[in-house]
Amino acid sequence: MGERVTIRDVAARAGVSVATVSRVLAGNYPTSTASRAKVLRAVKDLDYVANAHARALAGAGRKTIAVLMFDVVSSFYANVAQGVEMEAAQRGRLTLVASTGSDPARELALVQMMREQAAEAVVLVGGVIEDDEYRERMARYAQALAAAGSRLILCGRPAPAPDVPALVVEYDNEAGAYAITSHLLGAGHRKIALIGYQPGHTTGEDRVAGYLRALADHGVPRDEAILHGIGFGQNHGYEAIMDLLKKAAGRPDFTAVFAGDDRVAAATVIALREHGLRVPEDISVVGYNDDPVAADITPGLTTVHIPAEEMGRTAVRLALAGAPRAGQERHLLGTHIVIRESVRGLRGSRGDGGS
Amino acid sequence: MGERVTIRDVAARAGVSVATVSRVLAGNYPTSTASRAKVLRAVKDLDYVANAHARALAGAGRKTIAVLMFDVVSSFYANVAQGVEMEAAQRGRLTLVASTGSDPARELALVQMMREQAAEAVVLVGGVIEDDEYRERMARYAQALAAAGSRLILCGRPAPAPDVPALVVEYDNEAGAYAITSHLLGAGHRKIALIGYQPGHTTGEDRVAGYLRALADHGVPRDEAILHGIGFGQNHGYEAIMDLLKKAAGRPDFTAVFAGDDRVAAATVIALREHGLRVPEDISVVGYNDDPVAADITPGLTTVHIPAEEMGRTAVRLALAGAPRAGQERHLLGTHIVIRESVRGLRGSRGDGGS
DNA sequence: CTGAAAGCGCTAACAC
DNA sequence: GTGTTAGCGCTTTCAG
Repeated sequence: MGERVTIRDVAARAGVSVATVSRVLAGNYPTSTASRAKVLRAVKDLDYVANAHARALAGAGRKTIAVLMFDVVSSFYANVAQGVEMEAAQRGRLTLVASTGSDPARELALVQMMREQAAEAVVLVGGVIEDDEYRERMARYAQALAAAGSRLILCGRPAPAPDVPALVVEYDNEAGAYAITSHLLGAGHRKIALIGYQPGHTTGEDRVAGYLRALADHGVPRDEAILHGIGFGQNHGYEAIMDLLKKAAGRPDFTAVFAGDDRVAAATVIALREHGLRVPEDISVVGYNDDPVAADITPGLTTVHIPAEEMGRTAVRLALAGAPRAGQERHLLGTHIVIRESVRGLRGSRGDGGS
Repeated sequence: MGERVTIRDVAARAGVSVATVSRVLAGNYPTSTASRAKVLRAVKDLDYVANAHARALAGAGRKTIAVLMFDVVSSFYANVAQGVEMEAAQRGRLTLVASTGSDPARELALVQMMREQAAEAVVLVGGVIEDDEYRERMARYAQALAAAGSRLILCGRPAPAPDVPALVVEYDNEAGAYAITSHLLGAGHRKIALIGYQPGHTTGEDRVAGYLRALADHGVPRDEAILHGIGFGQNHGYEAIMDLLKKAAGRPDFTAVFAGDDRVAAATVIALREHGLRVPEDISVVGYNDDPVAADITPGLTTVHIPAEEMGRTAVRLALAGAPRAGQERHLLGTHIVIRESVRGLRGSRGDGGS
């Protein structure tokens, strides 16, 4: 491991002072063409790269952006991460990623590490169970981060309290659920089972709220709502639908199912099929997220597109923008439904995908 | 934006010297219980966290691991990244990710940035077009990185030259292709179309090689091989199969298709279906990667599982292990086939998923 | 066991 | 324009 070449070596080789080297490299200060050339030449000869740590210590250099999330592979998180990375890269920042597994202890440890790194911003992604403990924890993070000169951005999760120095970027979860439920209602469905959401979890709750609101707006009494929430994930969806079918002794008392997310929906389609029920001929199915799986399965899933990558981009854009204010800002991104083939119109009503 | 609290503040508050504070925090040096207590107390009171940059400059502190790859969302890359992150986290390291979009210029810029960061290891992921330019570029990276005390790990891509200080972690691409082709042959298929690989790209070439070898071993003449490579990706698969079908005027001259990856396979299933061909009854289809889509579609795709996450883990494990040697090491991870329902046995031969 | 002091590599006044 | 120099915050000899 040969000795690292430093700015001093470059200066020596170029026959100038370290200050000059620093200046031509920074490019923010007048330097003569002659010395600039000599320095550049030396840099190339020596294959010199500046030490980011030294630079950071001396109070210059770009900082890094950190993203903390449940995991790295789920399509939602992966897309947010991609958005963060792209926007950060475009602005010359490096991106640090870490997964929390939704363990508060690990999350805290990571926030501390980000303080140590003096990250310019830390982006916390994903729904949570919103309680006082959560709000207090976020407030602590935000304060600590702010004191270290960095900013906290909450992405797809609720804001803690109005006076906490955090930015929040969300997408309209409730509206998406409202829209897709309305789509189903518009196609003539009334008995719509909502399955695969996690009670208490913000994301799930918002989707339930949108579903319920749509039902109400279309005159479906609240007690006709069929709710069966048990958590996201493929297995959950499969089990949920099995439960529902069992309860109905094989003769489902619903004509459509609104799955908590697309993976749940995909599992639902499979479970239904195993029971000899066709989608969408017998039962219509919609999902949420516009996960790649939605386009890959047959029938293509009608679902709600959520702007995951855009959230990531927005998060860093906001973080790097203007002066950090004392209070907080909230940005709500839109969703839209993507119509494919998994919904059938009932009794000649409007709708898609049916005959 | 309050002034950052430094080790000096802690020392003052605890009534000891900065050296003592440093020592108790590092915990690698004897200190009296009394001062340890005072220091810890002050740290808590002040909510102090060390400055990672200063620590790095002074030659201590954990370094970071960097992963550079095409993008962050594709399931293969996401899984490798996840493996890297998990293993790094377990060893107290932070992970830096960046996407290259397979642009050599961007890749180079990122390698330079990683040198600046003094990353402990940089992991380059994904197949490439292997030519002299590539080999030379990797050699340069490896040398530069080694000179800065960090290591280059090539993950899922070929090694440059025997004397280059790089580690390589790969999976047995050729063997996987051999195995799945053999599976098809064992089920009685002889006319197997291989579609959706990118000529010149290592990953694609290896799969073709395994396919060809399996054919040869089963007595299928080379000129009966049906190769139609045009690149990975869903659209490519769709187009490829359309081409093939068109060429055969609707009456396919193959009974099975080996798709370059699972997304291509998924598109193939859809394209086939649009032509009134059922999978696996009329045509069997297999993929590669064991992407989530393989389990989500109907029929479930028989495919080759590749140890993406394990590669990521192995990469950092190796990087952090033993002393960096001059030469290079190569690690080949295994693959295995995952049997689902997309292959049908012909004429009573063995096979799965049929009748 | 603890403190003083010398850097780590770079930037940014401050002189010239 | 360019050189000198004082730090940035921490670790680590080197003395006590």
